[in-house]
Amino acid sequence: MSEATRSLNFIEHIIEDDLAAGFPKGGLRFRFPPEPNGYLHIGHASSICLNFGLGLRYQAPVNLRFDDTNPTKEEQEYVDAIKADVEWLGFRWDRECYASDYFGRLYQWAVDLIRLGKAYVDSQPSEEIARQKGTPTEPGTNSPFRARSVDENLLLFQEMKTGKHPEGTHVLRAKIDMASPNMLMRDPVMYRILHKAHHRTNTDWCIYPMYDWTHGESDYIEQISHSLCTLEFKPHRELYDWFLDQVAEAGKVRPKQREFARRNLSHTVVSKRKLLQLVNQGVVHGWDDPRMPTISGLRRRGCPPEAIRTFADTIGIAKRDNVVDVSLLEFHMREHLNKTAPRVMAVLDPVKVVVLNYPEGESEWVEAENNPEDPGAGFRKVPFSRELYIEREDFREEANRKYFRLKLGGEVRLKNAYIITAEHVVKDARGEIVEVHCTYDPKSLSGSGTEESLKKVKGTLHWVSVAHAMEAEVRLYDRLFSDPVPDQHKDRDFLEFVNPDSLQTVKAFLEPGLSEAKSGEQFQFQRLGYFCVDPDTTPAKLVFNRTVPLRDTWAKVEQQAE
RNA sequence: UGGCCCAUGGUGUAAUGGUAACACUACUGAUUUUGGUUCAGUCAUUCUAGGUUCGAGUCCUAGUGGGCCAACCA
Repeated sequence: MSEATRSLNFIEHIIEDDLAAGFPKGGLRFRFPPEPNGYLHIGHASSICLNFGLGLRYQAPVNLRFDDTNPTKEEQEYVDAIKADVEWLGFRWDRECYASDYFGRLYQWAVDLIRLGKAYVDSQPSEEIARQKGTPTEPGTNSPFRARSVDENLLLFQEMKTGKHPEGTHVLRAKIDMASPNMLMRDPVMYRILHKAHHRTNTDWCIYPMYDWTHGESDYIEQISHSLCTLEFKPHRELYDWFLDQVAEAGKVRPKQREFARRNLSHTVVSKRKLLQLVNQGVVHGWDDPRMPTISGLRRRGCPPEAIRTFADTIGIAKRDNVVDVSLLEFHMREHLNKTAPRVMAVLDPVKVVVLNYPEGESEWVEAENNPEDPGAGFRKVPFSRELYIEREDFREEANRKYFRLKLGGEVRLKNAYIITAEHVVKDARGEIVEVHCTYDPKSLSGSGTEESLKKVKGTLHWVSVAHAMEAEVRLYDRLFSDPVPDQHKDRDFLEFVNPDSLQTVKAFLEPGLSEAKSGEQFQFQRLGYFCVDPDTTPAKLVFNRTVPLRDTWAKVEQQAE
């Protein structure tokens, strides 16, 4: 879709309206404001794509700002992981900012508010303050400390800052309206005492500002024009604006908070608590397990960052509740990988084929196209010999005409090689097929141009030469949950919906050229799916992850037959 | 019981008050040395009821359904 014809989402409409009303285009500035208290997931990716996408669209800078106001939860490790994830997604931030860089400015403004009688120190326990807050349907009541004198407030606040008081003894509150229908306007807490070292400011501060007091002012300091957040922050907007009213000066950009609905992906969970549960209970092997919806999990799975970006683009942004089907993400993975991943042959569940009339002990190297979707990808050589592996499900002793694959007395094309005919099978004591004996037509070599090579054969199979094949561990991943909305069921725990077959590990046989594959490299295993080399790979052992299978219309035909 | 937000195919998103569009999924068919890709096609009385208007998915009212709000979290 071209930029010129693409329709606008509601955020872009707001920006266009602002521009039309005279806001200078050069004043546009956005930000992505993660709290460094955990790993980024697909939901964050959507927000990242929104903000950075706007930056690209309007040629405006986008800041990466860490909302680090709570030292009890935040760590440098997460800062580093978040930066790596944003970069991996392919975005460049203008400035790397930290809310903690503004602690001094925020403190000064707070002192100003106290002087103006718009903030006071409350010395009640949190339970008492909560009780006085009222409920959504009942107004709150004023704190007995609400009328404290400016001088006493100033002194107490100063003492809170320098660590004279233990945690929980005092807080600084904005003096707004305890009867407001908006609970957030009932004298919200601006600062609490925390005797904790901060990952950046260390022990400089004994008081830390709350989100509402920090976020809007940080936007203002950075001169963010449009501050986008999820819908649950809608009620915060009134407070955001109130705080801005206290500090904003004429002539400067006044940030605007706007809310959009978070994007929900089907067949997964995204809450930190639930993700942690999956890790701790061993349902998955870690935060970067390829089944996890974390950015690091998606990366390890082999999901291309381009796929996440085009995915985010197509799902758009709006204000209603939504559950985006994971199949749309899979579509974007395939779409990108189809154009970029070299094709290769691998057999995951082998049965041996013996080509009876092919000379014993001999082999030849046949030519194979690396990617029919990319003429520049070139060709490679693949070894062919008398004994081959094909997929067990590609052979049946008998089958109807809808089955295009190999059956007794039937012909099939071996991709890039010869046409073979199945003559008979060899079974073991249990009746399991161990070998399929075939004959081949020596004149039917692919690409040789002979009449035999041009023969139309319904089925084409991938294969691998037994003598040349290399073994690898292949991890076949499927959806982690069998239910589209595992955590949306009342009375059912989300863990009940864990798919027991989300990981299947098999020993596979690959064409020998794959021996040099490096961690992260991606391939299409022909007729099977897209796979990438897992970082668990060692010189002695190759490990692949299945990113996503190919679309499989045959599987559907079979399913319907049942 | 209060306040605020939302409602368009199975899913997600569009549509200056003027022919309901795009993508995915599903299903048909064509092409194909990947049952992949590609191509063509099929799938909606815009939650309900009133109102304003020549004309309403869009504006107004009410109802229905869903979501959010009572951390010294963000």
